[in-house]
Amino acid sequence: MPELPDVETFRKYFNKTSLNREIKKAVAVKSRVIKGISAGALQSRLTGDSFTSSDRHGKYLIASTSKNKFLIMHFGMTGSLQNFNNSGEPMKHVHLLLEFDNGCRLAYRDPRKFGAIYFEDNVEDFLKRKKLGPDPLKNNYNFSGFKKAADGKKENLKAFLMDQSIIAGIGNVYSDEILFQLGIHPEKQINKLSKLKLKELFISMKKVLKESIKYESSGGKFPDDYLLNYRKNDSECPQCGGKIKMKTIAGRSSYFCINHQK
DNA sequence: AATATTGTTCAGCA
DNA sequence: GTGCTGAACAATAT
Repeated sequence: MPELPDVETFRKYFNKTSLNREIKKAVAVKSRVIKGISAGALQSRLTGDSFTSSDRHGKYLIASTSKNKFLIMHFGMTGSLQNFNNSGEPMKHVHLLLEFDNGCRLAYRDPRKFGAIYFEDNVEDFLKRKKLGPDPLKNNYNFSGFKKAADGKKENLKAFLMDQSIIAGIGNVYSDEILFQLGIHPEKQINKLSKLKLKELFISMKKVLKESIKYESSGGKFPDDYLLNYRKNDSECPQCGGKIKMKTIAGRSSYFCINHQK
């Protein structure tokens, strides 16, 4: 389930493998994954172009092309990027396959087809259309924006963190992780937090996201005191020895420590 | 072999 | 408008 840190890892991988190379050939497979453009049109728009830079907004990876277009990818629950050299066995579930001038290929794969590929002229318009809030790791995102978004909201913390129109990029796993590291119960109402606690939530959010990107880029090993390693009912909390419980909160399977998350 | 899973969108309800 | 719930989507693992 690619969330912000996972998509950032894809972005780094994309930068390493796919920037500034001519796209010799593009194969797009017709399916619901490719949105707003036909597979054939996407192929011909990409062929001969190249990617000049990449950006990320929440869970969306945005690749700019030399013709000032934007290939925007969302990875749903099972989407991924894969670069490879030899042809070998044909990969399954590929929706977009790009062959570069050095012979390497980049495959966008998504077995469950909940992901999405867009080809856009204007990123601002796209983000607006998708009703995406700010990306929490962008430089211009600060506490006052976070506080303003929380103002007057009565929903629980988990729902708040996962609402893409408030903050873009946090899903089921990382909302649990942020609240676990902070020691607050996911069902606590946002308006019941003191200003101090709200500030701590803001800081914890940024910290967990940033650190997770770091861990992922260095081999995917997370510290033992991360809930991520214990997302199983009745496991032992790595921070206090309490019990980890699963409960459906905000419509998602949520894990939290019944001892230290109040 | 039925069921849970999982992000997003949308529909429905109080 | 807000907050909540559930359905739909697809494919896989159990």
